Parts: sequence; C-alpha cells; structure tokens
Amino acid sequence: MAKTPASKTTPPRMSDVAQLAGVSKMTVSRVLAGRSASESTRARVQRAIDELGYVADAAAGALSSGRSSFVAVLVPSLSSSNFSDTVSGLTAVLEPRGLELLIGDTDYSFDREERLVRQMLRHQPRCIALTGSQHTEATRALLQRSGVPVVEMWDLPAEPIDMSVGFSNVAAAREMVRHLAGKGYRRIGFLGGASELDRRGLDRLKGYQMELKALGLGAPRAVRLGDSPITMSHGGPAMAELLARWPDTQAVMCVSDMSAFGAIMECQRRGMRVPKDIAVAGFGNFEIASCCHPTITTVSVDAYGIGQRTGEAMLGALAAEESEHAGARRAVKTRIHYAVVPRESA
Amino acid sequence: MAKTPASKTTPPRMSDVAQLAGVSKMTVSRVLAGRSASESTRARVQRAIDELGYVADAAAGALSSGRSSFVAVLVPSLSSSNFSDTVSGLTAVLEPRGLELLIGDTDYSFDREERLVRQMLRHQPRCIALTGSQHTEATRALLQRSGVPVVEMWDLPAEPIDMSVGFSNVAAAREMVRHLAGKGYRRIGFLGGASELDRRGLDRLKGYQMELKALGLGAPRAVRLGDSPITMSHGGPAMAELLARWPDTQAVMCVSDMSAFGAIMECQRRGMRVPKDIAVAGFGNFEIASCCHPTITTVSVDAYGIGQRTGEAMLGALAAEESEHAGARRAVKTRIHYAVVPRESA
DNA sequence: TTGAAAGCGTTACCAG
DNA sequence: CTGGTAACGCTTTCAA
Repeated sequence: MAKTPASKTTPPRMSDVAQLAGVSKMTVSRVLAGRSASESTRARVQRAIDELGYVADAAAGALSSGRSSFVAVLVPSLSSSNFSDTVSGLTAVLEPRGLELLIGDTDYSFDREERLVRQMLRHQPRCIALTGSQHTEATRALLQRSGVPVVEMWDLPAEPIDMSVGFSNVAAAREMVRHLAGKGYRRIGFLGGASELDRRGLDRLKGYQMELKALGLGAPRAVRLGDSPITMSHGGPAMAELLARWPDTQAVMCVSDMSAFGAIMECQRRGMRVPKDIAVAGFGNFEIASCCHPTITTVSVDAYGIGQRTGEAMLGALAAEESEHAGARRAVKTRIHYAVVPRESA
Repeated sequence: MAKTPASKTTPPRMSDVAQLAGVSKMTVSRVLAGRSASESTRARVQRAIDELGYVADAAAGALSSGRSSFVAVLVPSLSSSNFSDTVSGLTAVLEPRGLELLIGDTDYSFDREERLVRQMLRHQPRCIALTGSQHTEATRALLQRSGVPVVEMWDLPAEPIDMSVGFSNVAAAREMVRHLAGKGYRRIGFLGGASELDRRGLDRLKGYQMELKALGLGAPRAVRLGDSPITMSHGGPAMAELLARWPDTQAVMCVSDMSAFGAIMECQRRGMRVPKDIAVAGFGNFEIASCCHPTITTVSVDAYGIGQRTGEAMLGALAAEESEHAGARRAVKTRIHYAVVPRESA
C-alpha cells in the first residue's frame, strides 16, 4: 500500500464519517445510497459528511459491489457535431440513472477502437456503445467474452454483436439520388473521403452507385479525397477535381454537409451558381446546411435521437439483467428515421 | 440476437491466470505491469492471459495501489470544435503515459460543473482540467480539499485554483478592435451571446468596450442574443438587430467565427457586400473561417495546443508528486499565443 | 433501523 | 526473480 507523504493529510474515509456521526460505517453507506435510515441518523451523517468534505471512493464501491457506474461510448470523432450530439443524447438518458459516460474517440481507427475497448473493459462498464458495424476480430472477441451489453450505433449491422440503433446509409444515399433524379438531374457526381475506414461514408458511395445503375444514369463520377471525417476544406478540392474530370456534371452529392459546403464555396469562387449551374446536396442536416447560402439540400438524421435510443436500449438491457437471472435477453434493433430535406442547393 | 445464456460464467481472475501459468498472482501482476520477470515466465503468463481472455479489473487495481489512471476534463460544450480540439490535444499527451480521460460536458452551467467535479472526484482522478476561471464556491472547496492538481484552461484566472493554461480574452478582443480601427472602421458593433455564464464571451465583449473607449470610437453597439455556445444560427438574427438599431455600422466584431458566419450569411441575404458594405470579424479561427466566402478575419487561438500544454502541466505536477515528498509545487501559468488573422471579411 | 464480519480483485511489502 | 500475506475502502450478508 502506498503511504501518503507526511505533508498531505489523508482524505476522510467512510469510517471517519461514521465516527464523527457516532454510527457505524454501514449506516453511512446506507445513507449515501439513500436507503432506510431514521431521519435523525440521516441528518447527523449528512452533517458529518459535509463537515469532513467526504467523497466516497468509487473504485472501492465498484470492487465491493461488483458493479461500476460506467457506460462506455466510442465514436470515430468527437469533433463531428453528429457524434457529439449522439453523446449528448446518451448523456441525457443515462445520467439521471446515475450512470457515467466513459467517452472515447477512435479517430476512425479500428485498432484504436480495439485498444480503447480493451482499456474500458478494465473498468467493468455496464454497457458499451460502438459506432458502426465494422470492428476487428479481437474487438468482437473481447466484447463477446466480457458479456457486457453492446449497442452498435449509426448503422444496421448485418452481423450485430448485440443490439443496434441506426439506419441504412446505403438506402439513405439511394434516396438522395432519387431525389436528384426527380429534380431532372441526370449527370450526378459524388464527393467523399478517401479512407477505407469510414464504412458509413463507403455505404453512402455504394448507395449512390447502386441507385445510379438502377436508374440507368450512366457511369459513376466519384471523387474521393481526404481522411474521415471529411471536412469543409476537402469539399473545395474535391469539387475542383470533379469538374476537371467531368465538366458537364449537373448535380453533386456529397458524403456530408461539411464537404457539400466546401464544394459550394468552390463553386462560388468560380462564379458558378448553385443550383443553377450545378446542384449540390449534402448529408446529415448539420446546422450549417440551413444557415448557409444557398441552404443545402440534405438527408436529415436524428443524431441526438440515436444517442437517446441507445441509452434506452442500454437501460432495457440492464433491467433485463436485474430480473431474468438466466439473461436470455432479446437483441434490440432500433431503426432510426432519416429523410431527404429539399432546400435551395438541389 | 440473444446472448448465449450459458455464457454466464464468471470472468477469469488474476488467480485463474496464475494457476494456469503455474505461478503466483504476484508474478502475473508483475508481468502485467511490465516489471522484472524472466522471459520464460513472462511468456507462460502471457499465454495464459490470452487463453483465458483475462482483463484486469481497474477498480481493484486502483483501490489497492491507491492511484487511478484517470484524468478528468470538463469543457463547456463538446460540440464546439475548439473544446473538442483541446480534448484531442490532452489525449495526445496523456494517453502515451497510460492515463485515461474522464470527459465531462458542463453545458455552460456552473452547477453542472460542480456536480461533475464531485462525481469525478469519486474516481480519484490524478489531475483535473476545468475550462475557464469561474466556478462555484463549492467547486473550489471540493477541489482544494481533494488535493488533486487542477488546470484551468482557456483563460488566465486572477485567482487561480492551481495551474492555468490560457490567454486573456479581453486583450485578444482589444487587439481585434485595434485591427478594425486600423483598417479605418470607426463605427464598430459587437455580436455575442446573451448568457452571463460564458465568461470568455463576456470578456471579449469587455475588451471590445474597453478598446472602443480607449480609441474614442463612441458608444458601444452590442447585440447579445442566444445561449452559449452561440452558433451560426444566432449570427443572422443578431446581425439583423444590429443593423436595425445602428444602420450606419461599418464593422462588426463577433464573439466567435460561428456567429460571424451567420452574420455574413445574413448580409448576403440582404444583398450587402462583405466587407465592402460592412466588415465582419470573428474569433477562434475555426475551419469555417478559412473555407467560406469571403474568408473571415479572426483571432486564431491554438485550441489543440491548450490541450497539449495542459497535459504537459499535468505531467509536471505528477512528476513533482513523485519526487518532492513535501509537495510545495510551483503553480504553473502558461500563456497561450493568439493573433489577429487578417482575411477578406475585415 | 442498525451493526459486525467477510470479502471484492488487486498491489505493496518483505521474505526467500 | 518469485511468493505469501496484508491491506485498500467499500458493500453484502446476516444477525440483533
């Protein structure tokens, strides 16, 4: 046991509180947990706690009770507003239940995801939320062995680990192509990221390709540039390349509103009118899509809602753990709504 | 898909690993910590670990050793790219040292900050980073009593709790006013949030007012609208109000690039040219400031660097804890650079 | 409603 | 280099 240096006073323990209040440790523990205790006892204990500035040790509690209050969440990027919105939704649902979020940013790396999962598993989280359906084999094995309820978010996995809350990025992209085709555009391009690690981006590209073929709109015109998350800075160069290769393009569908915005800025720089000279569509319904000029036609996805639904799925799993001792829990698969939002740009 | 009910077996413990490897628990513990062990022993232990899928329990380790591997960080908003960049910078410095981030979003509420500090303190974090210099009395007391090294970020507190890494938002705002005045603008307005809780925003307003007076540029023209973080959606309405009240305004300084962007969009909607008819400046040097059209004149702040410096300050404090038993640590105060970046909009 | 004892799974400490 | 033993601070369990 490490001993505190002579200079530092040891922080108060539950036994100190008990002594000051003139009760046993157990009574303090019960008061803290909000369980049965007479009013007078409760008051005395609370006063002792305040006086000493006592803060219970979560590690000791977790070890003793066999359960932590952690829930782990892994997102590919915290700086993407859609994922931080998802985290907010999760927080809103879980925090009132006394659960704490252990947030991790995988930076679109599956190896990093694996490392983070391993690390977080050490804290015995009650549940784990991952983004996407693609993971390393080791990650899957770790998760499976741990027995911790898992939610995969932002996609509908063909081979889910456990629960999932998401939508088909392929289908959503196809719907956008249909929207553009419905507007009369025939020569439609696509701007996306170059990374093979962003499965949701790849699925949108795939949806674009599939629907192009289904509608007989000719060969794909796809430019892929930059690492995920592809941002507004990538949109401009990507648009430039697209126009260089296929100058007669009539509409461009982008993997996200960020790249769409960058693409539109590039058009403005060239004196091209959007959508008159070329139409541009985004994905995600980020704030910028409704704020910029022209406003951006996009696919709205309820990112915050994904977080909420994920939280609810977790609470359900935890409740099931409580009741059914032979936890034959039903795997929850929640489909999230999306919709094409027609605006000025396409 | 349901989890296999039969897999309700207890996860493996260190003693299980020890038994399988034919060594003692202590040896397993040492191998895990990367301490002295013969090569053959190490190999056997590692094989046992892999075979069993053993994951060490962090709570037990923390309890036993008296130290966790957590570092707590509280930011006002995870969805603001500047703060998520700061978190990235912190991660980059701390993760290689085996420290894990406990991230909290205070949502610009001091009460929430207090609640989160209390909660995180239960996990015995090695260090805590807060955003800003304003906190509840209870928060200060909690922190003080805990003895945990604290870093206040994004500001230079007059009464620091412990260490700090930031810059003067007042001075930065004054510099921007001087820049605008230097460009010949005399009637300069300000757009900011309405919340009294965003101290950094208030400081920028204060700097604006001070420099206006110092330069004899007349009465302030400030519009305050919306809760922090003030986003692009607030910029438009705020600009509209400013123009309604002071139609002859020549330049507008915004509390952030987000609001500046919204303001510029509003100008475009009205057919006003930026900066010809009215100049607009932002703050923060967010990505959008260099991507949009016109590009936005702003104050660049190295948000990622704030995270890095904070992490380094923490490592310094931890090293000092190790060596000096009489923990008379010197309070570190790191000043972060900022600079006006002249672009097209002003 | 309250208390005493027995761990929880790990690491510190000291022997060997 | 390795192993036994004793905590760590709390909650569970059972008794009063």
